[in-house]
This record gives sequence, structure tokens and C-alpha cells, in this order.
Amino acid sequence: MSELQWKSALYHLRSQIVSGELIGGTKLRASHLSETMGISRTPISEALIKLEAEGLLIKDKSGYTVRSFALNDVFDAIDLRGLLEGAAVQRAAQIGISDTALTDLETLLADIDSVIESGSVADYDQLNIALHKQLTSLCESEILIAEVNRSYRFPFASPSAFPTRNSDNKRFLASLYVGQAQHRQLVSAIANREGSRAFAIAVEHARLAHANVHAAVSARESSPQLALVNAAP
Amino acid sequence: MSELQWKSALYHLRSQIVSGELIGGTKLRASHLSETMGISRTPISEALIKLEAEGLLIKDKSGYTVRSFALNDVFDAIDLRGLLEGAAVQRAAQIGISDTALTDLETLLADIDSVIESGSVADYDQLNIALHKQLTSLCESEILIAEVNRSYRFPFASPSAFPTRNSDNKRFLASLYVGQAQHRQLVSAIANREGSRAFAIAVEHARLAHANVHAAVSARESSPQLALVNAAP
DNA sequence: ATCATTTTATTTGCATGCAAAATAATCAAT
DNA sequence: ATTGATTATTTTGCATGCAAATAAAATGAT
Repeated sequence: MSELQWKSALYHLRSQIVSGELIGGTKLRASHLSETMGISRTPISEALIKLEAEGLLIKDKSGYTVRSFALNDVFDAIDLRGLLEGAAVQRAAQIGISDTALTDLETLLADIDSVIESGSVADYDQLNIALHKQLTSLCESEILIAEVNRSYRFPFASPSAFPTRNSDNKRFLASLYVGQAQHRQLVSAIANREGSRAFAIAVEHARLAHANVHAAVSARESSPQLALVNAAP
Repeated sequence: MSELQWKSALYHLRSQIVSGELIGGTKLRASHLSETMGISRTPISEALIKLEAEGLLIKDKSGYTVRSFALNDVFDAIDLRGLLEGAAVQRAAQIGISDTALTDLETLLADIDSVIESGSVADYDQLNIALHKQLTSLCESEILIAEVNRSYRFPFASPSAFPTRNSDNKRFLASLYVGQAQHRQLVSAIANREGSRAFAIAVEHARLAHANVHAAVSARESSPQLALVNAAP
């Protein structure tokens, strides 16, 4: 497992940014990072270029700066994900899916049911992501799939954002049930070739995350997914 | 005008790819490009990384390859643009726009009318892009605006694709009139705060490009925008 | 103190050298 | 001829040196 230098720099910097360790507005200097990380500037620069393309860094005439996110950016990113996932499932419904694909989806639904009962949030996360990926893949558009996945690049916009924490919280538990009900509606809509229904459900499903963000903010929970978001003005 | 080396490499390579001079599947070697372009490998590598992030190149374990586009990728990219522009104008309609913004839009509409009459396709292109940018900007979501602009990165998906050529062609002239009618409908929907109408018109407006692609393909026109698309299977 | 100007220190953009990896070429054996 | 092993060539990934650009510090003027 050759651990390329630029990759480890990329992963390290990205995790520092999304964890909030590097707050918005921080200037990142290749020469300085090179010293602290003990690797040369060339692979650091590569990592910085890629992080800029991901939208986590902004480049001005001299140097990179960690991007600041306001709360409305969070909502916009969530809505963007809903829009793109919606387009994907709408197309999936229109073209129809195979029996085996439907069986796979139903297996995933059942698995998610059991992890909700068992309360294992880590497993829920993983299965939830798997279901979303599976649903998206059914649209048979490489370009659309790539854009849906790209919309997950900000941690607060990923489908697995917020539900993962505070599993003993009632409101959170309710949102799990609602979300899972929407998953079932989504699969049903696709199976029945109801494209616009599938679209609407996916958009609304993403909107669940709005409520979770609001809850996290008003409870002043230090949610890891919100670490890279600036204090509200 | 400081002409950075990596920028000129980026522009040069990008234009070679979108013009079809470099066809899909071609392998791009930094060392070789360095010699032919007379600049060192470092800025070449930067350009290649950025082109990969743009989706024009694919990187396998060793080296970059020019991406191949099939015809269905073209339609998918056009639909993606329609979806994102649609989301932007829907939001614009929902939040409402200022009087001055509406005046600006109407000025652009009138300008487009006159260039259609005068038949200057280059001017049409520029004004059409300007109108689309203006419309998109009204959604007041930095994140959405960025994604709409990103959806223009493949030349065949940009709003100014196909209409620019064969201005003496009847079918093409008709599509200009239809497109401009849709522009007016779009502005009217936004002014009237009719969000879902605006969305639907934007999606349909992008679909005009489908017909232009079909026409270009069946006429075997060597359309510059289709240069990077592979021969149909 | 505030601001402008010069000086000093960093930092970036680019070139290039080099080892490790990958590709291409050569040859051997079936 | 095809396959496999060996060698030669190219290419990448990384390190690093250097000039030009940028930021920071120091100095001086009001």
C-alpha cells in the first residue's frame, strides 16, 4: 500500500479543515506546511490544488485560505444534494430498474431497520450511505452520479451528516424513523416508475437535514459536521 | 498581465482537448508536454491536475488520459445544466428580484432581439451567456451559482453551445426564436414569483440543445462543440 | 499615534536532479 | 506466432535551489 505523499497531505489537511482544527480564513502556506509535515513542497502544493478544486480552499494572488461557510451555505449545500439525488432517482424511476436491483434495495432497507432497532449509529451511517449510493447509481448517468457524489464533499451536506450523533435524543430518533419511511417511499416510487414522486421525496428527504442542522445549532451542540461552519452572525 | 506558466499550459491543453485536436483516450505525459511546450514539468503537472478536477482528464496509476465522451454523456450534461439553472431561477423567483435587476434583464432581452435581427452570432453568444449568468446570479446562493457555472465546463453543455453556427440555417434560426421566447418566459416567471414555472422553463430551455446536438450529428456537421465527443457506436 | 516609505524576511512559481516505478523493447522458449 | 522472462528506456513522484513576488518589519514624516 504505497502511501503517496500528496495523498497523505491531502487527507491530513482535509480532515483538519472539516474537523474545525483549521478554521475558516486561516492562511495555508506550502513552505510552512512542508516543514511541519516533514515532506517537500511539491506534494503539499498538489494537495492544496486539489482542496481548492473541492471548494475547501480559496486561492488569492498569494496563497491559499481555508474557506468560510455561513449557515445559509450549509442549507444551500443540503438543498443541492437533494436536487441532484432527486434528479438521479427520477431518472431511475423513468428508465425502470431490474428485479435484482430492487431486491438489493429491499435488503438494504431491512438492514437499516435492524440497525435502527439495535441503535448502532455507526452501522446506520454506513448503510445509509450505501443505500444513497445504490439509489443514485440506478440513474445510469455517469455524469449525474459524479455530481451527486461531488455534492457530498462538504461533510454537512453528506447524507450521513447529523443523524449520527446523540442517538439517545428523541427528536433524533424520530428523524431516523421519518428518514427510513422516506427511503421506503423512494424505493416504492422507483419500483412503480413514478419519477416525479421519486424526485419530490428525495428533495424532501434532504430537507430532513435542515431540521437537524437547526437543532444542532440551537442546542449549541458541537457537531463534528458543523465544525467548519462559522459562528452565526 | 502576468502570464503564469501553469495558466498558459492549462488554457493551451484545454483548448486542444475541446477542439478535438487531442482525442479521447490520448495519453498525456508531463515530460513530453514539457518539451513540446518549452516549459518545465512543474507547471504542466499543475495544469493536468486542474484538468482532471474539471473532468476533462482521467488519471490512472500512471499518467493522464483525455476523457472520452459518448453522445449520451452530452445529453446528460445538458440536462444537468438545465436542472441546475432551473433550481437557480426557481429560487430567484421565490425570493423575488429588485426592479433594477428586472430592468437589467429586460435590457439584455432587447439586446438579444437586436443581435438576432442583425444575425451576428458571436454577439448573440456573448449576450446569451451574459443573460444566463445574470439569471443564475439572482438565486443568491454562492454554492448553487458555482455549480451552475461548473456545469458549463464541457463546451457542449454551455448555454452558448450549438446555436452559434450555421446562422443561415432555417432550423437554427427557428431555435434562436424559440430560445429567446423562453428567455422572455423565464424573466416573466421570475418577475411574477412563479418558481415552479421558472424551473420548468429553464429545464425545457436546456432541452433545446438536445435538438441542436441531434441536428449536428445527423447532418454530420463538424461542430466545434462536439469535437470532443466520440463517434457514435 | 497614524500613515507612507524603505528595508528585510518569507513565500511562491518554476526549473531541474534523482530514485523508484512503469512502459516498451529484446530475446528465449515453447 | 504466442507467451514469458529479462533488459533498456521512459516517466512519474518527490526534493530542492533560485529568482521574482509578496508580506512583514523597521524607519521616518506628519
